[in-house]
Amino acid sequence: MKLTSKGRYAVMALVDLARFNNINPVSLRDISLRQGISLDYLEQIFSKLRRKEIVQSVRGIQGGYVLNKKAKDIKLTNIFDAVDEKVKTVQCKKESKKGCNGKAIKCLTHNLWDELENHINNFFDEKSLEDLVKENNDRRV
Amino acid sequence: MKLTSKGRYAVMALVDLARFNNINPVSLRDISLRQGISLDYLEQIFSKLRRKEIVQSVRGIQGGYVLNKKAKDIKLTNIFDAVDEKVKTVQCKKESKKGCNGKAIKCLTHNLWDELENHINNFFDEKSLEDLVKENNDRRV
DNA sequence: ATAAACCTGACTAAAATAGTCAAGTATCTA
DNA sequence: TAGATACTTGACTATTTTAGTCAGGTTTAT
Repeated sequence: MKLTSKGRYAVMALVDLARFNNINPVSLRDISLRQGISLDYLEQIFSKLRRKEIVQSVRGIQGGYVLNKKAKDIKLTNIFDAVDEKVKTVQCKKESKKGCNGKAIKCLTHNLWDELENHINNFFDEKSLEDLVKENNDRRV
Repeated sequence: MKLTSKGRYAVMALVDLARFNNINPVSLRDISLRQGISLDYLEQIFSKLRRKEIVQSVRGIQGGYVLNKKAKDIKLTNIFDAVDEKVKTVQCKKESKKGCNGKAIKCLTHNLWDELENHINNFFDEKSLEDLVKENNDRRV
């Protein structure tokens, strides 16, 4: 199972961005400073977020990024998907001798991992960026 | 987040073991053959399971391992814990400049990862080895 | 023009993973 | 009691992943 700091940073950065989104594009430099994430790394992450149309870029001076959808329409699922964080709990070898191919013959615990995957994905499908922003509204930067 | 094949193998092996548990100790060699897991790797895993008193070893010819508790009292939590699979979704640096220490100042998404962790752990706390065995009872080896 | 900010791809040190290998020890059975 | 079976332990390692860095762009507001 993968769920590492790339996904974590993506979510942190987007929450940060969403909080300032109404006013102006937010530069990665600002996010980098506020959240303590390397600028170069953020650029990698936002490149992916842009390709998946979660954010939009504004070039030039005073440029930065803006959300491409309403915060409530951006689910965690979308974010993790964009940065290649996969909630994939089981990886049965395609050509395994034991032939766990997910169809006829499954390994003893195949169903378990399917269930777990669904369980986690449900959580991600329900949580939106808006939810996270709201939770933080009573905080200083 | 860690959830890799060590934990997966541990669960697979224990389900296998639990199915034959009533009769005799089950040798790692048999599990290795049935489940297609390297014997040496299984030994590492069972060494940990034994230390956490999830299984008991029987030495000598016809030896092997037996469960040390009833299958319904072995939860997935226990298994993952034994083999060092940790459901730890966030790792805020202790001495971070941003000071996410989990107390006074939390990073923007700290609560989120806490929630996720609980969500996953609930799943693991509820599932027992017995549940998994039952799901497989209508199957051939 | 130039500086701010986006954009991209290649590279890399460190850590984790998924094992292997070697050298045992204990115990059952013949 | 010999020997085979099977547990026991620790050290080692190739591969992959992670978490970035680095270099060299391009775009655009002022």
